[in-house]
Amino acid sequence: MEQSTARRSRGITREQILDVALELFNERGYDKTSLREIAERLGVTKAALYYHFERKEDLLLGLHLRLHALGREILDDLDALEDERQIVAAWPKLLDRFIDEVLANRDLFRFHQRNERALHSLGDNEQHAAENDDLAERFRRFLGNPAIPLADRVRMTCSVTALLGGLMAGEEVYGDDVTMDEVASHVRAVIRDLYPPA
Amino acid sequence: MEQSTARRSRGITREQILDVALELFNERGYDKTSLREIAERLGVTKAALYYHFERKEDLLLGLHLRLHALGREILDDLDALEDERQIVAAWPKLLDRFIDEVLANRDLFRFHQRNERALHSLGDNEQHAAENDDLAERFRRFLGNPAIPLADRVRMTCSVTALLGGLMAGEEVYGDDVTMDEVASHVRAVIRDLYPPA
DNA sequence: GTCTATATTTCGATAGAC
DNA sequence: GTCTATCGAAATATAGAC
Repeated sequence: MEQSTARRSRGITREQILDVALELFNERGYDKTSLREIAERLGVTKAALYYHFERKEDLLLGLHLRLHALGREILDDLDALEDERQIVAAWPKLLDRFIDEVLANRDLFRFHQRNERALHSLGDNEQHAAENDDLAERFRRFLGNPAIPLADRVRMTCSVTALLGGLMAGEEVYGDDVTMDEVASHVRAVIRDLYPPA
Repeated sequence: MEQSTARRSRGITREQILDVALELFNERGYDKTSLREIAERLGVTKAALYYHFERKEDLLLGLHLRLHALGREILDDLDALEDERQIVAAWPKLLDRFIDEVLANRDLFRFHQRNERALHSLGDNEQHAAENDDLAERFRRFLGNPAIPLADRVRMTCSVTALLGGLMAGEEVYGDDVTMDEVASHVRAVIRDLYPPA
């Protein structure tokens, strides 16, 4: 696990490229980030990147897959639930797991949040491999289910965005003297108020 | 108040250009939207746009100012409050006003949400006229105030993002048979659970 | 105030040497 | 596996006629 500021050992890996791409996509956005910049930060040339990734879009896809691996389990569990009663009952526990995942992978979730449009346009090209598997897309389909009362669906939407909003605002917002663990415990308290124990 | 699909009366106004820009920025994103597309939808040429806006970035600035006018009043009221006690007491009422504003201007808020990075990079060029006045930026500074307990600040963050998330997911998520008024009333219920009346 | 035409820049992508 | 060099496309922006 070597940091990505100055390369010396010749030979670069896909994962190292994705690490730097994630950094830059979060700093400047996917569209505004050029392959030249990524190559520069890695200390290689543009052409070197093309050995590992055929197209710029494949960087997006690579990062998408990282995120996908994280959220898949939770969403599969969600889809396995049958009726509204089960869903609402399981929701607080699912959110709790989700908080852990977001905490451990804030860069990746920030990337997804800030580049949602770019990610969505992946689906146009790569058959629908992207679109159908996209986490946000699956979640949106779930929220469209008219069998669940609207009040519940709105509340679920709010709880997820509250969670993301509370956690994504990190030290740079709350101040450097707070820890993410503190923030997370407050977020959990907020979630509890939205879904009080019966 | 004329719609923006086919121009005939010669002469085009800044506001009409901004209307179309807002549409396209929301559909395709700021970066991916070219001046050629904006001009085409307006039925004029690229060069015509340059008569009204010197640079593409100025379209961003124009839309930013529209949003700024909306949120300024609320944020001024917020800044006028002295201590934590007053702020927390006033918070539910401020959120209620905010809900009305978001409901009445969803396109504009969606634009801000989906193009936050592009908007933020405005501050680099236009002195800090943009950065210092940016709504999100002012709100972030507010959230950094260590005089307010972290628990309150996290809760305020969550409540705002919950509100935005719940309202921004509109008919296209919840289904075409729901009205935004229904959604809004459920969002207000969520907010009440976060700030129960004493 | 809008047009045609063009200048300028930047980017994604490829070819071929090493 | 990385390099130099370059191509072609597309975008922003400008010049000048009407």
